[in-house]
Amino acid sequence: MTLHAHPHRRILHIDMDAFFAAVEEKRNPELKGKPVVIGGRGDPTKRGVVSTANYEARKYGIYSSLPLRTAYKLCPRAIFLPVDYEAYAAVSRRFKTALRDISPIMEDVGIDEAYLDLSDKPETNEEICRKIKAGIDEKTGLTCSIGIAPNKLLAKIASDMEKPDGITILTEDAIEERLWPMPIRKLYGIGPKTEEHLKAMGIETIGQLAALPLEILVQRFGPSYGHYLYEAARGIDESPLITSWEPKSFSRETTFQVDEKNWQAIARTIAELTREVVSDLTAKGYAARNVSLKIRYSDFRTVTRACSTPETVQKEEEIRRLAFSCLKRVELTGRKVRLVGVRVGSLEKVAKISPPV
DNA sequence: TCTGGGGTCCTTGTGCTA
DNA sequence: TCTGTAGCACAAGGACCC
Repeated sequence: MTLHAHPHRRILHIDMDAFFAAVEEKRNPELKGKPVVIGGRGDPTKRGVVSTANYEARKYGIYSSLPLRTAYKLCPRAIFLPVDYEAYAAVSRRFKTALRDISPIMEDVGIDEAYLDLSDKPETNEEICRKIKAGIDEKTGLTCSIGIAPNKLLAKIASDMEKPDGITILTEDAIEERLWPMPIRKLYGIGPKTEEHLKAMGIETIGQLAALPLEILVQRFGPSYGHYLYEAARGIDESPLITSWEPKSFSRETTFQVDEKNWQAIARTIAELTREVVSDLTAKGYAARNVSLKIRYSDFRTVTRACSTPETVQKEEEIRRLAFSCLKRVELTGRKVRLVGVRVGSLEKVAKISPPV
């Protein structure tokens, strides 16, 4: 892991606008102006959720994570497309090249987001934003939204304030006026559970959260998360940009189209998922000391079983054997299974085996 | 009747050992 | 030797992110 710190930082967050949908519209301009929904295998009668809806589709109340079947009910005439991850990754590499041309201190956040550290740059915010937008347009033809602030937390909130194709500068002296009126859910790290918990305490805005004493937050949420909330509500975030990292796990999981009760079919799927995980593992040059199996029943209850080995494992047969030994420890009789997953963890780097010439 | 997939990090419970 | 406990590792679950 490589870290970067600076006394007075200038951090930029960039978010591509409706990324998957924008890539699809770029390669098929006929989609422009029509509601487009990307998700699953592109079949809204099958299981799957929305990955991205374009702005046209959002008018119908369609948003990310909505079940495809629900999206279809909201807008049957929308165009439903499968997720073409490879195509989006190729465009992602191009826009990140444009960013690295601006500053080498870049943190990759998933496929359509990144942070840049501009602390040592002489150019003004306006100049930098113009350069980035022009570079991304040149390399991809797509638009993005940008936030600039003294830290990652505020930069991310800022990039979300003007969408699409926006630029937002958020300074420390604007925290009270611009951060505090926002709903708590806008804070990075507050999800549905914490939102519910805070609302039950009568807390709806970031400003109300900032009014809570540290002791109350620690008592309710534990020392680690309590401190985090206390500082985040004040716009405080010293976390550095992470410009390089090592993976901690690889996994594959799949949801059956129809809940499965035949254990042979379940075992076959586990074997297939294992093969895919192992192919990732070897391609990236790692061996694992931990294998875990995930089962989700039809009632959505999820269990995991893991086993560790003293020596690292790498071969498909070994990892499959460990996955099956985990399977023996889960209750299957009389139960229907919705999802199975295989994960390897406790990774150690190994020399990559060069393919035979 | 619904609720994906690929990750990270944190908390909690438990068993072992000093 | 008995008992309590601190510290640790590990397993399982859960919250969160994109």
